[in-house]
Amino acid sequence: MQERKVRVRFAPSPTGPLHIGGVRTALYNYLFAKQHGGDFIFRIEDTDSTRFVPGAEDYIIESFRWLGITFDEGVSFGGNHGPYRQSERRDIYKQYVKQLLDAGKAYIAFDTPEELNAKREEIDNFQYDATTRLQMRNSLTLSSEEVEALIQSGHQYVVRFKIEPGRDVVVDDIIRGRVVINSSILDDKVLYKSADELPTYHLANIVDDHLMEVSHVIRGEEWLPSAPLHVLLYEAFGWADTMPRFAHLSLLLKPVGNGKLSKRDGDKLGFPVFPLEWHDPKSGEVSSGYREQGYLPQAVVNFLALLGWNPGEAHDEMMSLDDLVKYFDLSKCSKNGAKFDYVKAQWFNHQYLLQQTDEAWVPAFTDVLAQYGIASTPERMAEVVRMMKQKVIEYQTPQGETKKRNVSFVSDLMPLCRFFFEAPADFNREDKFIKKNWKESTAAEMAQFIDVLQTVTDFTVEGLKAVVDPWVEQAGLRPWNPWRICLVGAGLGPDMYELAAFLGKDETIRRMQYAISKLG
RNA sequence: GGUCCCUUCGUCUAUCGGUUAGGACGAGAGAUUUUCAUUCUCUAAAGAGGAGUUCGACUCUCCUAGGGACUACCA
Repeated sequence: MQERKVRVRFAPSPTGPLHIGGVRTALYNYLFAKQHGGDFIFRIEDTDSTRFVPGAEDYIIESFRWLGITFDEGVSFGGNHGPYRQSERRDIYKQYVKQLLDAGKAYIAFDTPEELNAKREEIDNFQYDATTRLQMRNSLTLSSEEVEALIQSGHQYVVRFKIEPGRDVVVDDIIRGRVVINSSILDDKVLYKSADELPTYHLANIVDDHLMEVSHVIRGEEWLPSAPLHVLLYEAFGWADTMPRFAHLSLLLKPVGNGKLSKRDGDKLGFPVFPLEWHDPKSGEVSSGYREQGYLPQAVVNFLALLGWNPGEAHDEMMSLDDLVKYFDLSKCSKNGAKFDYVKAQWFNHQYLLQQTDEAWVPAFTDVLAQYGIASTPERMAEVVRMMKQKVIEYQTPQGETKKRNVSFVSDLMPLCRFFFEAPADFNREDKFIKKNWKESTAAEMAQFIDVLQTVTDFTVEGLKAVVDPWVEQAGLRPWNPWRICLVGAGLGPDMYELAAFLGKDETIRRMQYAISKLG
């Protein structure tokens, strides 16, 4: 086999938002292309005019832009193997359909969908193939004059691939090895439909991959059963020697229960299955996206790459796109389906979030803050982020229990951060933390504490430490938790000196006096 | 139903005939702590079952069971 330039493609149908499994397929294609110095092509497979959804194409492009996955050619990226939208390649396909017809490798069939359905009802496991095609209305059973007449009179028809039975077709798969399927179980697939003058997936796919000089087809496992058909098509066209190599990826499975991860699972199980939020133009339904949920693209890419592949001992699991290009190995992708582990996705986001500089958090944090009607300066925001980004939040598990975990999203931060900008208004005496830490004598102690704070001239962490630490020691008190109640109103927040320094002397004392008046 | 694919800790996986079966997420325990966390340390946790092949099988073969995909004038 001769050396060929690596050229791979990702070819979605613009029928809706991009499924996260599709994102992974695209990612693997990208990694494979980049590590071989090859090209990555973006093709739109819109041969089913009835399923076209406006906006889907732009959505897909925007998704990859966000994720940092780039294409070398294709729809909206240019290149000289175009056009890259299949609906714009009608004439090309027609010519190849004719080639097959002329060679007797395909035939014209007039059976209507209704007739076929009736046939399927009538006969169990009816299949349009060598055993049945001679009983159907097609160019094999009709004279050429009859065929011509039917076409002239406006009858719709399809072109079917004439599959020779009884042959073992071998698919040499990079991930799965040798897969053999007997051609007898294949049906005479429809390659072209006259109704919209477009080919079906199978024909368009083979013609385009050949014309675009695709060297490797990396796609989901759902295509494995039709891979032999594709091999047969390459042979029928006489392109067997440049047939791309196949790699069929295992599927992404539901995190709980059985079956593959579907578009509906996301919002049902409480996590996004789309990279970006999607607004369905027809139903108006909104599906959540990773970007809008506060995920960093690096985290999504890293997490997805590890679903079905793993660097082994070669590298730890935190990997940038560049790392992935370096270590990814298509042949070592796992053969079995991977359950979608959303908790791990959150962990990755947490890791990448902490890696960011405090400044990088500020714009998003400012947005969240604005929702609460709070404005501040970028410097103050950055300070809050610095103090709070490793703190805890409470969240609901899909099972409905309340658990705690560290901050994994910028948006997690806000509910924890109000006290930086707003004094606590009320104190809930039933709150466990307050109950435990606000005793009879506390008000008096806090009053005494205020006197001490009044003497602090340098109201910084160091300045406070210098005065307060000795007092705490000498008075033998543990004022931290009551103080926290005064300034925060709850058992959360940063180090008390840091918080006091942030609030300033006046605000700190004001809050303490207020708490004393409320809690007594 | 038919065809094909798959099967290592709860989850993602490493191992390419010889290992105390390793790592990560999650779980549990402990240490640290000025709240909640973080961090650190430790622990528990796996070769679906059965036959072979072999000096030796997680690894190769077969059977069984289970899971998955496909079976459209959709991709």
